[in-house]
Amino acid sequence: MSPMTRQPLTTEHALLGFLHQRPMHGYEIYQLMTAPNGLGLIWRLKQSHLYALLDRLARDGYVAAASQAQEKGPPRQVLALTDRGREAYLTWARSPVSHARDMRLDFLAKLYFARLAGPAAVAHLVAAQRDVCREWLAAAVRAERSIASDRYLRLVHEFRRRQVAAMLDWLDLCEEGNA
Amino acid sequence: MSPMTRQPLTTEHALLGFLHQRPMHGYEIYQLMTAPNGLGLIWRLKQSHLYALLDRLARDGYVAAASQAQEKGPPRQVLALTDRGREAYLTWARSPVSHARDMRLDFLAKLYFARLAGPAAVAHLVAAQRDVCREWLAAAVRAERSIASDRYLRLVHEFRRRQVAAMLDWLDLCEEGNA
DNA sequence: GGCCGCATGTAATCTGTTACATGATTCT
DNA sequence: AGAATCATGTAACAGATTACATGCGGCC
Repeated sequence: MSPMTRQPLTTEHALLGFLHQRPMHGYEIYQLMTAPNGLGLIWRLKQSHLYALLDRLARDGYVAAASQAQEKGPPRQVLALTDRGREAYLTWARSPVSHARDMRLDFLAKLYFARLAGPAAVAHLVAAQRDVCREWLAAAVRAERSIASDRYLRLVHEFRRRQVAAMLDWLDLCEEGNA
Repeated sequence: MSPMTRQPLTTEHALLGFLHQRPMHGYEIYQLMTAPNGLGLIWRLKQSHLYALLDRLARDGYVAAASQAQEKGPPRQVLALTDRGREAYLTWARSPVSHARDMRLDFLAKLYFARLAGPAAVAHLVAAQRDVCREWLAAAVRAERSIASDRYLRLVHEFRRRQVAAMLDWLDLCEEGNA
């Protein structure tokens, strides 16, 4: 068996998202993350973790590192997406979130990059996510009807239903002023 | 430095919750979890993980194991709460969830056990959680007002605000028919 | 004999978090 | 001289998930 090619996860995909804008070195990504109004407000990422993730992305062939000497200071590792990295990023960036529990981090990250890519990307992403959320909602409603007996389980499904409904309302908001 | 006494986490607290009802062996908890209408519908717990957690709870002095021979089959480890375990459980069970991201698993678990403990416990838990949620809501509103400039960040906070608002509505539901 | 339910565990791996280490430059 | 910023990394650990191992008893 050849080893499965590991798929990047949300945090790593977001790193690919930064590198999709332009090649950067690690610290530059860190600055963008921690800047006010940056993605860092929804994500916390330690420097050490960042470099560890970048290492892994390089090891798995999603980014290529080139050491760049500086006039002042130590050489920096400038990281650029490989074809594989670009493909993985675009696939991630365009597809909706498939698990409701990941909406907060994952979708907000996708939205962040979609907004950089322009209104069409936002519209596409939001539409795709709306479809998925509608499916979640329908599943919750079905589950709620199918039990009817146990009060606790009804509450559980009701919780889910309302959270998803709130997401759907919020998705509408994401598109406003996007035309 | 003496080692910090490790605090159990949500999953472990829920295990303490089962043992608070009566002493049980590991497989009995597993059956309760995986039963239809059981907590297993919101939680997935592999047998191996369950036993590993119970081991740790025993090692840390929250439960005491007593080997019980059976007429048929291998001896079972009957687990009972220690005083320390009971105290840790009650503290957890009565306190509201403090991080919004933990509401789903953590609060639904607390609610599950509160319902076993009676309407008064439910009312107390829901009231405490409502206070916390109101604080989250107020914080989200404050954060939303304080930026006003960046559209993306407003969306982020708006997402949070709506999720918490949906939780508050849902909390009302938890008390209905609880009198 | 073979499969399923009972009952308990070990071990590996993955992801994220944190503490710590290092060394240069720039600012005060 | 000392602090902050730039820039990169190592090492340890905690929690969750999963695969795997084991052995008994009852049922078909």
